[in-house]
Amino acid sequence: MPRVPATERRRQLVEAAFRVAARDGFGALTTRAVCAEAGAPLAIFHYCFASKQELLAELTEQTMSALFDPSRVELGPDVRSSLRAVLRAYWSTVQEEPQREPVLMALTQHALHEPGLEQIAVRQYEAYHRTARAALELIAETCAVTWTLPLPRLARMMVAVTDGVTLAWLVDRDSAAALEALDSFADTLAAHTL
Amino acid sequence: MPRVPATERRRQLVEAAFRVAARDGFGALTTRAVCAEAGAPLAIFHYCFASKQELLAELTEQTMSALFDPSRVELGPDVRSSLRAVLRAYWSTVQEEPQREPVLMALTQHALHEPGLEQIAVRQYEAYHRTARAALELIAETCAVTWTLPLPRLARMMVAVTDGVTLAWLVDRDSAAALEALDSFADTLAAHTL
DNA sequence: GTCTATACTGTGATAGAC
DNA sequence: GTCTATCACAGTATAGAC
Repeated sequence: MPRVPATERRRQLVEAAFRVAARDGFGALTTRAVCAEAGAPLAIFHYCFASKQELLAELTEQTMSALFDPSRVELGPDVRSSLRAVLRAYWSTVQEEPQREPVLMALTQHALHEPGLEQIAVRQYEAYHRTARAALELIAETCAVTWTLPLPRLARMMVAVTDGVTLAWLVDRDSAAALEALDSFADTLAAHTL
Repeated sequence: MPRVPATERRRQLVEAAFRVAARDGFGALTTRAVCAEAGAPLAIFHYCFASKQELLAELTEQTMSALFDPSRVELGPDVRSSLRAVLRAYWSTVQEEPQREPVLMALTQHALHEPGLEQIAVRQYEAYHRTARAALELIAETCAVTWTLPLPRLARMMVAVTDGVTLAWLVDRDSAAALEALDSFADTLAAHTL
């Protein structure tokens, strides 16, 4: 085994953890599986991380950081096409890396019941709502309109839409239906502008 | 230990499993925990169930059977208020038994990665979509309107809405925001009628 | 037909050799 | 700073006593 600095090891283990969770499911995410995937001996784990929880926290943070960025989306001339563009851009990130969302959902679900991890789920959703809100503000500015509902409520609706569509897709993998639903939601949400 | 018939034991164990999953999370749902909760010795478990998977399958079925029934909802005079009534009725079932949805979500999540259980998640979502579709048809009939989008797409949107709103609520427990979002969704979906 | 005792595997974590 | 060996415990499952 080559001598590798601990920070590098941490990175390797987090990446290995992501691959294991994506491939074999959250239930298979054990310290042993992670070390095996990283090609490292088991005891490396507790040298690099104080606990499994610490790994999960870092895994969540790292997976979130690769999140969809609405400011890079090319918006259309009107609200409806801009909303479609944003939701389609989200969807293309899901399709490009189809493992990310299931892993994030499992992490959220787990964090909700784990005494030291609730804050992770809460911060995760705050980030989602911030992202949605930023997209909505960008659209209002670009298309020179104002929203007729409070932004926090619209942001919650957008997050619910993406989560709900993604969840159904995880079950039946019907990509066409998912995209249709997102487009229709874009149309309906666009009605809330003046 | 009193002698109890096996079918009765099965029922006790499934109920105990629900309580454990609801209280301590899906990760704590072990055969030991279930038997302890049911006040039964550990080995009872594999006398009543061939495997843990069998318990999970029955737990899913039983939890699903207590699902929301849209045909019992009092619809309003127009589409908008009827949709609100349906979504609010769903929401009140979530609020009345706040443990059910988290347990069902965890079961879905788990089933997706478990070789013998995928069909459970698929059937679960088929049931959701059937329920949503029935509600939409009932509204169309009662309010004498027709939907301007295909029913399967609208049903998918309704399921996405309830799932998405519920998921966000599980994280931040903001009931007021959840209800507002559902009402707004009812308004937007009502626009898809002639 | 019902339940007791126990087997065996896999888990996160640690002490201490290199 | 790295890794071997091992711990204590929780996991599912089973053989056989009542």
